[in-house]
Amino acid sequence: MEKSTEEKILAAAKNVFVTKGMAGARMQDIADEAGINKALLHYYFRNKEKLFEVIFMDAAQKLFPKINSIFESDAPLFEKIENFCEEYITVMSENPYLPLFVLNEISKDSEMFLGKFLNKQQFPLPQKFLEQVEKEIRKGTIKKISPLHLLINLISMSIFPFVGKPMIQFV
Amino acid sequence: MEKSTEEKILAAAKNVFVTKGMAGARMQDIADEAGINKALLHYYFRNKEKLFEVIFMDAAQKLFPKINSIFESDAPLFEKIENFCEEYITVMSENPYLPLFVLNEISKDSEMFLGKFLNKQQFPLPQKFLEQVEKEIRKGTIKKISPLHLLINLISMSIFPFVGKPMIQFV
DNA sequence: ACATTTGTTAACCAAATGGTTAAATTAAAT
DNA sequence: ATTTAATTTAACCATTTGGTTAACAAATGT
Repeated sequence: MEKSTEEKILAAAKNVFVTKGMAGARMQDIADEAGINKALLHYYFRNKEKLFEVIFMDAAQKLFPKINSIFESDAPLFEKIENFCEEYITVMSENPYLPLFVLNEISKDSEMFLGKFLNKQQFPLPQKFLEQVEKEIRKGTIKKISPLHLLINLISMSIFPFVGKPMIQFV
Repeated sequence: MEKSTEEKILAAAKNVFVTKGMAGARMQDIADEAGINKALLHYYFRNKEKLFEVIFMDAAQKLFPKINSIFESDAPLFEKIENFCEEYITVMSENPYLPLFVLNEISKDSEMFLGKFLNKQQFPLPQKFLEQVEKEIRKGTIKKISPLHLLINLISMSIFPFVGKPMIQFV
């Protein structure tokens, strides 16, 4: 069974946008890669911005979502951390290009991100995680460290290898 | 004393390229921001690619260079790590936009990176650092861990906060 | 003083690019 | 079978964009 035209477009658009970015992507490239006419592209998605929004939202959803459920769970701290890293690295391995793409587009146009993302998708609030770390610190189970720093370090070590891959590959 | 035209161009170009990327940057924007005519821009730098190369090389130089001297030094391991993090974070704080810019442009056109960078600038080889870690592991001073992983984690925690800033700011 | 080189500008050009139109073809509904 | 609606295409259009030209002004050398 062949993919529908819309599916072909979405696959092609994802490919082009993710590798070239919003600014570098050409509608003609997307049409070519989808094997269709450029006008047909505009028939399905009114313009470049609309098409980009679909791709970006989909990508952003993949980058942020599962964190929340892990943070919200009632598992003990270390288990939570393990789950978080494992889960995250698995998802990113399947889409290694996503983090750089999303991060880059957010930084290039953070307005867009606020507008399109914040209202539709509730952000993962790490409140519970932070409190849990503080509790463990008071109990003396773990070293004294800023909970937020710990969280950022965890995220850094999970995501950066994918963002910095082209650079790391040299070393 | 006023800046020379060339300096004005370089400052403007850095600004525009770093915030919009190669693909998103417009020669007209750079000319405007430098307060000059577009033709004058091409008089100083033949074309967009040449101008970009100057800016990119300068940025890349800032991102990679000092690591080498730290890795090559004969300081003991922990001191080395401390120096590395401190140095790196200082440099990045002064140019917080550099990492995302450089990483992104490398991933968008790694050919260019290989061609223009590899021959002019010798890459920091962490060979010595890795051996040092192995030695400490054999001595039993530190836990058994892949030296390369340790290195990547260090770099991740140093750089990622700057790359992911727009995302982290939400949380 | 005069010629030559260097710096600067406005006007222009061709190619690329996002987007539209109108016609043609196919699928669905009556 | 015929009308209607949904797809698809080729040709076209306006704007943007990187880059050039030719003329003009300012230094610089003689």
